Amino acid sequence: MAQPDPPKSPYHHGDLYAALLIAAEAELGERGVEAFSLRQVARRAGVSHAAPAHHFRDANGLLTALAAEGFRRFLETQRQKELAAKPDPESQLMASGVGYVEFAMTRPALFRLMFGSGRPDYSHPDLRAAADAAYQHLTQLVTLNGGAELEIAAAWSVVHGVADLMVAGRLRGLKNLSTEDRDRAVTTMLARSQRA
Amino acid sequence: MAQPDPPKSPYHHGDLYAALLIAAEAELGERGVEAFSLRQVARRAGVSHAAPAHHFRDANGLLTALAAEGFRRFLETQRQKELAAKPDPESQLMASGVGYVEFAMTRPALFRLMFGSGRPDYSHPDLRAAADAAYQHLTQLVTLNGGAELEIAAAWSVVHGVADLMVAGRLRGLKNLSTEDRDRAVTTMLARSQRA
DNA sequence: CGTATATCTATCCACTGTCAAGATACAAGT
DNA sequence: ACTTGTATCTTGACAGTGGATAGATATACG
Repeated sequence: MAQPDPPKSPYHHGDLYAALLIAAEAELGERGVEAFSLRQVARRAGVSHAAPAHHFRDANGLLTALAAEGFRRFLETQRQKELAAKPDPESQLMASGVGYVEFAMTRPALFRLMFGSGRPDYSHPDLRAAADAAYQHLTQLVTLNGGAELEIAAAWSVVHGVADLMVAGRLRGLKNLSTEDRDRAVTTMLARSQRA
Repeated sequence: MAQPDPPKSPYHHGDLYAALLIAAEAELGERGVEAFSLRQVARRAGVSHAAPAHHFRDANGLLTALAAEGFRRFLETQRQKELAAKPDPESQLMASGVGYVEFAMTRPALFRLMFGSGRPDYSHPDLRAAADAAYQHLTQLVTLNGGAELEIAAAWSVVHGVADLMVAGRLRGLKNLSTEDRDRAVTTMLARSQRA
């Protein structure tokens, strides 16, 4: 989706690091986290099976880097939604929630990697930082909106619940809706969760 | 946890089917879904690596059966909570939600298998039936409580969100609470999700 | 006593991760 | 321009692991 690079030079791929991350995400989407293999990723990236070792220690290393990248895009998706929304605290929170769900629907494989699998190494500083940033962001929005501990948990839970269930193919009711109706539903549920 | 059977007769284990399910769950808990292997389960059950094939076609077959069993216990946990609660519709729904979370915390590995992994084969009639039953139950409770589509989604989402995030080790805020406080929190969140 | 069923042993094959050794590109320094 | 060095990538081989299958063997049951 993003390599109009120098088309083909056999050696020195140019940016194999990024290419591997892309291939890994695609691989995750098609075969699932459990069937993930370094060699397969290498194959997909059109590179020999030993090449990834130069950029990532092993499979978990790749997945950890990918998860960190995921959290950054995750936050970015939310921030974009917020920019397009009204500036009052409630609207901002709702927008963020909608972004949360949108991210999950757009990149289900990444989402599952980040939240549903034990594979990424969360003691890795880069990943830890990215994940913490996402958490901090949410906390702040809820707080600005007048919420406390319970409201933080509530907001996170509804939104995460919707996202996870939809990715898992449940929640047919919501899945059949148009994007707009779905966003409205998320907004409503999130709003209710914040009312004392 | 439940085989005071004839202690040891080398051949004809007696109820290898059940024993394999137990071993599989333990294995899931210790090594995670991604590292799951039939041979390892057989080892743990004290049986040769080819034995499981007679009871389950393959690894996914075992996991599918285990997931189905999981959904039955899942429903049962909720029903037990409901029995101990007041009979009005709202109390019943809250109790069910508390049961949902309790199940996830008690058997995190099973929970993840059921909701967070693509491995069980949901086209298998037995599993499908068990999963549908759980869904039907929830739907019914919400409906009896005066809710419609949106409230069904909301109830399921909050509760599932809490469960999934706690299993994943997030939601520190809630995790540090006592069981009672946690149940109270779940109840509050669930109640809010149902108020129009 | 004979037959079906459950289990074991023994192989076979595919796949993975890792390592070592060689090839290629690129960047400096001389 | 030539050498030297280093990071990148390739090829090939190895050991471990897992799933599948076939045939032998023990047990249960009629």
